[in-house]
Amino acid sequence: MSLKKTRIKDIAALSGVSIGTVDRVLHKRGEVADKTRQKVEEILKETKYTPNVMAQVLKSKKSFNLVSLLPESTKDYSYWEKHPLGMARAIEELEPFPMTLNEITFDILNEKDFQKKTESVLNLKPDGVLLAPIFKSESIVFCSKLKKENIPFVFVDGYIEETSFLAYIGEDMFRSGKVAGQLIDMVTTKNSDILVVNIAKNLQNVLHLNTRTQGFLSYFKDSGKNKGKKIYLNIPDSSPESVKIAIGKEFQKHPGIRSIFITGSRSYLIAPFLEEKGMNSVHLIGYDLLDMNVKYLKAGISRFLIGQRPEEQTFKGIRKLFEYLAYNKIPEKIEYIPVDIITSENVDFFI
Amino acid sequence: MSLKKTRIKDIAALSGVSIGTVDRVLHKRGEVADKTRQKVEEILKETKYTPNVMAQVLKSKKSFNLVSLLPESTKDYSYWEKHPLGMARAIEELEPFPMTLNEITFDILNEKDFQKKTESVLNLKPDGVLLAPIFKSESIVFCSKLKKENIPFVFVDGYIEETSFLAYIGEDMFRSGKVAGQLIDMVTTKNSDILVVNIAKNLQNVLHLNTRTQGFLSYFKDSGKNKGKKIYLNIPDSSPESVKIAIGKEFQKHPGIRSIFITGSRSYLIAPFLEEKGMNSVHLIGYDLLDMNVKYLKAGISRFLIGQRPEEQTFKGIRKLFEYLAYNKIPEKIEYIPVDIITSENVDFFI
DNA sequence: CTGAAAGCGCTTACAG
DNA sequence: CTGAAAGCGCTTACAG
Repeated sequence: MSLKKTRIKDIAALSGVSIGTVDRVLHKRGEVADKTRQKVEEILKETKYTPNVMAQVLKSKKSFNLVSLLPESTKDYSYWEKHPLGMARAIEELEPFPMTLNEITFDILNEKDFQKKTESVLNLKPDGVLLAPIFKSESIVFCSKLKKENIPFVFVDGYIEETSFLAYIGEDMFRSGKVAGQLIDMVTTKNSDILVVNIAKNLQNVLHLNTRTQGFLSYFKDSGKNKGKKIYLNIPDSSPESVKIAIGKEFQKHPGIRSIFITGSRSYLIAPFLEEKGMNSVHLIGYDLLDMNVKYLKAGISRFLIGQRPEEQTFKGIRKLFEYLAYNKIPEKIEYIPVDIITSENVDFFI
Repeated sequence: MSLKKTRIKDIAALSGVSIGTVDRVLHKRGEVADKTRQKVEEILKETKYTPNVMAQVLKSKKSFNLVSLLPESTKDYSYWEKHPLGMARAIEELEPFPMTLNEITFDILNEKDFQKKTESVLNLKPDGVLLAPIFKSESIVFCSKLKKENIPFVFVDGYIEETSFLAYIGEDMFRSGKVAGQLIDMVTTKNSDILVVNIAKNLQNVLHLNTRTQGFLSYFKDSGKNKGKKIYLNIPDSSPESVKIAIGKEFQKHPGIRSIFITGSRSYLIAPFLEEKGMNSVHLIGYDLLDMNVKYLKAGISRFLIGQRPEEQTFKGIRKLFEYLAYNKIPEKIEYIPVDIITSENVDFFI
């Protein structure tokens, strides 16, 4: 069927040199006469030589040491609990290749802790890093250090344009907001009010919430049929009580509200309000398949969740680092994960 | 970090035998004294020995020869055009392992051709087969031959319970019908009529259309709010004109129709009718991201498409065959692909 | 600047 | 029944 692969030995014979010399040319480790080098390179090109990866790995026993730096998954931030699974799956799938992964986590509310942990990462002298750049300025400092050390790094869950990242795998935030807009537009009647909720201490600092909001609004601007009022609510304190109170106030002020878009993963804080008041006809849509969110989705309290496949993000991140290190393969710089539309009927496929 | 892997050499030293003997025990090729065997097996267990895959592949140079047998993609059946891409991706990803894939296609309308092609497959003496069992009785015959030859096979796009398949990767048809039901229920008003369309010459023979219909109806039986009439239409002739005429007749008989569920991938035959008549408020939902379907989705003529990731089906099928052959890994027998809900706003992520 | 040799962990064919 | 040796394709250290 396929032609037998040419080996270094063949190249050597064709060029009239020894395999050692071929290897020196291949790996550009010098000490080869110009004329010899040219001859070998010519043969290499003609034969389209590619190395036998099996033999390379077997011989070199070089093991890639990767490090991930992601927020710790906590009760309040359980979005992060899926990320390690994707990394584990990537390592397992690449099992024949010697590779280690050190998972370092930081407190998502604590810049100082992040900073400290970046030092731990550097101390491990990794061959590649997977990173969620939650804190922008601290991340920039860290990335420039990585660059100086020539360590490639991949972003998940967000990216910082000004850095020299190898790849980003994650959501198209603007687009996902548009999808949310379209879904609400489809299920509501023509002119009902829409409540847009952000839960964040420091809203202006949370890029993905803002970008999703913009996408959401742009849908109604461009093509929405529902011309109802948009009501904006920012809740700085994420305690269950304060969320309930804040939502309650809005319904008093605007009894015409028929749908709620929450820009983050905390629809589980809003659902109890709707449940208690028996407001079954209000359409709630939010993000991420946290256990509590799924519970309210299945119970019919919230209508849609939008998923962003956290596990797939880290899986692909590790793969890309590996392929870059092992084969020198340059990945697509930005790979958007599909925006998944999830209802009570298809949610089981995604968890 | 991780302990150095034990090698055959280590096992040999610990057991007080030579590496040749260890190998004989490992591969159960006999010619080992019982006592020796027991000793070696004990050490093997203690050390949790696993072979170095790299060295195995390098040495044996054994190449797996896989064959796929899928319908040919034609203008009328372009659903099948994505399947080869998934296989190509799998082969590429497994590139370091020597493997060949022969892609054989058959005429989806011709049992005899299928039968003939099964012979071609067998003649290739494959190590594993990927198969879409479109024709049930012919597939059963073929599968029993594969079984007799000890050739593992994986189904995509449907499976036949009575055969000894290694794995199935594909849709949960009943569940996907339920999802369609839920979507229509969400976007229509309480009591409007729903048209359920099947396009098939021999409807009773087409399992997936029937199963999807059942799932669809079960949604309304269990939890649907829309209590409108369900109107069933089967169109045996799939020419654009006859579809248009058939749909037109139904609307005359039932002017209350506000939504259409087509159980297969030919929503592109129904959309032109709605477009011509300017029936923008009728909700059309169908299957599969064929170019023409996507066109009507983006134009706002159809509301939802349900996707079943054909590329991922074949990708995973090839992977499972490989892992079974290379590592003897027994896969999950039935792996359902997620039911994707696709609108004009998120469709670009899926094509 | 170049070649010959050893060795990565495994499998296979052969000798005893 | 068992062991010693060759070799898969590559890399590395050494001799010249």
